[in-house]
Amino acid sequence: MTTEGPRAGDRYHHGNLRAALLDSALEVLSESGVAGFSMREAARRAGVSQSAPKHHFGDARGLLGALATRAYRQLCERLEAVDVVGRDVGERVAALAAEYVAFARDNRPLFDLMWRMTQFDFNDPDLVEQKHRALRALDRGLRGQDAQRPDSANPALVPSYAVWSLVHGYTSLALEGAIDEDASDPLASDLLPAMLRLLDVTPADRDR
Amino acid sequence: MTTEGPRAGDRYHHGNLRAALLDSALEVLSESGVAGFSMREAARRAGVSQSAPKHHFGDARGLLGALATRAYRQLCERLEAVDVVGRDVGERVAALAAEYVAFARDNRPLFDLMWRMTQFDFNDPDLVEQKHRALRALDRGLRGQDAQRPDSANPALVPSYAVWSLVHGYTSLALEGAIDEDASDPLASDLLPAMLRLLDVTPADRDR
DNA sequence: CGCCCTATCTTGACAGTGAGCAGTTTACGG
DNA sequence: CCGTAAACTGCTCACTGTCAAGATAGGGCG
Repeated sequence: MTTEGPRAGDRYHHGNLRAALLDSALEVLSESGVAGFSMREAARRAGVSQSAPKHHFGDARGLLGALATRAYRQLCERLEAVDVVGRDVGERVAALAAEYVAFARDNRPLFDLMWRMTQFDFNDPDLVEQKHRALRALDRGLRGQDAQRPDSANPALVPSYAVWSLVHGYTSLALEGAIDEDASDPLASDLLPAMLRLLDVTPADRDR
Repeated sequence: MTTEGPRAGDRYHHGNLRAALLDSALEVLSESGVAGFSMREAARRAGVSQSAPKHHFGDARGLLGALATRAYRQLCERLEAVDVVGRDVGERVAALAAEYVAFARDNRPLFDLMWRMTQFDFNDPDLVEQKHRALRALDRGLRGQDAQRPDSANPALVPSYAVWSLVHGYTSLALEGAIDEDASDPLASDLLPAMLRLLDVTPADRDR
């Protein structure tokens, strides 16, 4: 096996071309956005031929899908890394929302891609799982640390969905320029916390 | 002048190619989505050569931009047509939200396109104006009929932005399948009204 | 009437793309 | 040491957006 290192060199077998392609693809995506993305360009930057990605990802959708899945995983890790203990609901939600927005701002084209995969008829189970995981992370902030796996039929999820929708909608609209509260950096303003304060997110159970 | 009718026939000059192109472009967009959109195909369906659109729209972004602007105008008209008198804040917001979601469901690829134009570096002033108009329609539902033009610096707009973000976020997430409360038709469920009820949208002024 | 001028549309070409296929090279297990 | 499968190349094909140059129609002006 040659998976010991990313020492691509000029060997016929790249070694870990899959990872290298993901990296170069992210590079292309970050520069050109989803619309200007090109699989050939990604392969070019990885130093391989245009049809090398086919073996690993099938087609362009597969590559973008893998990229999106990795992005979801990173988002989840950032959300789960938010310190949640010893703070009340409002603080926890605000912290998670800030992290969500920060991720979107730091990875704008990637963030766009993440919410467009179903449009590409891409329903990878791994990707769906990461989506649920993101919701779980938000839900954990709402319900405390001992939140069990959210059940879709559970009406207690309504606040979680509300927070998610609010934060996601604000992020999308702000990135699109529809909300221009602070033209310099709309995502850094305190509009989002103000909006979250309007939400009655106090859960019915034993919180606080 | 031959602008008297859409009788395209087989004349060299179409007559009102611009409108015909917008229609065929909408058709293509509705069938293939934003990713699969093709300007050539749109021209083909309008019965015109591949580069005829250039004169009217410049490039592909111009065509999609015109399409998006028209869509914003339609959304605004639908929102403004929502009956707002003689109902309390909750009812008004719920009605506007339902209309917003209905528009998204009825014009899914178009709705996607609308919020992607800035990604395409398309900042047409007319389009931006229609965006503001949509916010004004929502704000009118919140503050009553005599709402003046919203001012970005006005803190009273926070509830409007909150409602907009919540509704827009919910719509996006539901269309993407991230919210699977009702797998059959997530947009028709009563999750959104439940979430809106969590929002304290009672304005500070003389409402109710 | 005759001429030109401008807006409009066509034709033809170019570079770039995603995708499929046949072949070539390498790595690895037996 | 060899056979087999994985990994990668090179080619072709249909398609795309964009551009430059030519064709066409209709209105204005002599």
